[in-house]
Amino acid sequence: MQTRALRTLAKVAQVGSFARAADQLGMTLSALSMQMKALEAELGVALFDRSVRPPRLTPLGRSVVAEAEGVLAGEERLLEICRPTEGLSGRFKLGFVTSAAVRLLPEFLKAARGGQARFSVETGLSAVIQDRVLTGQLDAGVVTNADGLPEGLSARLLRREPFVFAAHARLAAEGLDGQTFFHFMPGTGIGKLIAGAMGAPRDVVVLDNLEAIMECVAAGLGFTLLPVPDVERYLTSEVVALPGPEGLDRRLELVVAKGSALARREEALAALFGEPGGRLAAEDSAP
Amino acid sequence: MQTRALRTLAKVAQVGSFARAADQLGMTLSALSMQMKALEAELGVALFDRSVRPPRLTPLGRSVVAEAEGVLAGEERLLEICRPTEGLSGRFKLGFVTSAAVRLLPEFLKAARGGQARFSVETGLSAVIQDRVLTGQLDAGVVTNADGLPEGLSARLLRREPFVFAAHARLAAEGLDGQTFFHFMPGTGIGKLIAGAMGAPRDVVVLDNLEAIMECVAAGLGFTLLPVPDVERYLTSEVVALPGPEGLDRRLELVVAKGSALARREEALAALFGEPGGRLAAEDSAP
DNA sequence: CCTGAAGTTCAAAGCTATCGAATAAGTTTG
DNA sequence: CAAACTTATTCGATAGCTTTGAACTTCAGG
Repeated sequence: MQTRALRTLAKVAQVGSFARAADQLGMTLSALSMQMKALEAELGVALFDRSVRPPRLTPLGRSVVAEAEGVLAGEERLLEICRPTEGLSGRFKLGFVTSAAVRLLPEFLKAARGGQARFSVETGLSAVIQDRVLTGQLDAGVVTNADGLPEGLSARLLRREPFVFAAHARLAAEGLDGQTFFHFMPGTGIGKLIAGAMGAPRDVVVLDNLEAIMECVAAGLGFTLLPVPDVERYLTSEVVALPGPEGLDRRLELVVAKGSALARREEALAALFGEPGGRLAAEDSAP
Repeated sequence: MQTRALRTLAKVAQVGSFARAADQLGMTLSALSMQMKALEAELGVALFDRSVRPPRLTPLGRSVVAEAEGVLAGEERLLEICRPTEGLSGRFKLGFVTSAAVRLLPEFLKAARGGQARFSVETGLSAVIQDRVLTGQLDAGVVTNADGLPEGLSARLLRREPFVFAAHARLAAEGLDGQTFFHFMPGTGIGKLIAGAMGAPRDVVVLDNLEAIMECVAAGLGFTLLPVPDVERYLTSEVVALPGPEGLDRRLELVVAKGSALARREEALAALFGEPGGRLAAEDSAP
């Protein structure tokens, strides 16, 4: 079915005559007449009562006009979302590394509320998310950059978060050497950075939950090394933060597939995360 | 815009490949490819990411698919109301003679609630309504048949209502001769029937409101002559009804223009008024 | 690096919509 | 009631699209 015919029908209904409608639509009366005849044939019903000279809509015709206007409104919405726009528009599939989702997702979704674009989100390990972006199952991902970027992805820095040690004040006064080290999953983005900086400490407990680690630290059971915001998030009055290894920080990056539809809009997407960061290319951070 | 292209797009989105979609839609892969290319050109956007082999929908493409499904649903509804059906369907404009509207309209609208058809209603004098049906401004009318039917209309009897005299019990005992006669508007359908039956009574008060007439009658100020249901509607304990002139009754008729789209469905429409009446033709009742 | 599946391109064939002119049908007027 | 007028339909020609089949290109996987 041609929406054009529906538009014509709606116009005829509006102005009440084929001739005037044809005039206003910039077409021949003959063409319009044929179009309406074809529409009636397609629908298999009489839309007009042609026994009078300005043909009149039949009751069924009036119903059809009413429905047609719904269809045309739908088409209008469709065209609307295709109109070139400054911001993003579309339905995006995003991946968030779990640890970032806790803090970034709420503010991201709030910022996204205002725009045209709609987002569906999943969470997982950085490596998994990178892979899904690479294979096109996701449009973009927010990951912890640990191993460098695979070829085919480009990245933009969203947050640079220094690592700090966290320990109970009493333990910190005694010195941390020899204390139990609470290690966030070594296989993950954050975990790899930690493992690289700590070498092979003596007494290690591996946990997969930031909040659980901080609870243990608060109980004076040992110390940990985590990005500043995560330590601050679960900080209690007995726990102190000490500067971490020089130059060690966690980089939260927005990654998209090079050459994807989103690649050109990366900046607009990054804007939804608040404070801007510098742009990175795969080459810059590859080993 | 061709809804066919939207349907194709939706199918592609559903099955995830041009080839399978083409197969299921019974068209060539090439045709489908062209169709999608044309759609993208018409919308001015990239719906697919063609850098991978089964082309993938872009985020914008996903939005377009979502909207397209709305449009297709609208088209489906449109087609639905055109499907041949037993009952009525469409948007009908009806006229009710004012005095009938009071009693028939509620039950009519209740009965219409169940069907496909939708109705808009206006009220007025029988003559005006007949005229508007004749000129096509109304699809059908419910009128009091007094002067016979104009050529070009056909009618179906909905109700036959005998006229009765109504008077205060005291007055009725004294005899009605010489009492004031409350006359419902002589220019209307009911009024003409009354005028014909009563000749030129002595003392006449003309009112345009049935309820007001019955109030005056209840107050013992005189008597009136009205159809049974109207008398009963406003009957009070002091008022009695006496048989009216032999053979005098009001015929409430459903009139439609001959040859109109509705003419063939007259019976279905009449069914919405409850108890059926016999069919009349203009010739039968013309003078 | 080959092979095969999946899309794209191209020219030709087949439709379909539109146009202008002629015709027919309804409306209005004298 | 007929002429004049307006309005819609029909018709043949034409231009523009869509579809098709075949050749060609590109991507994914061994």
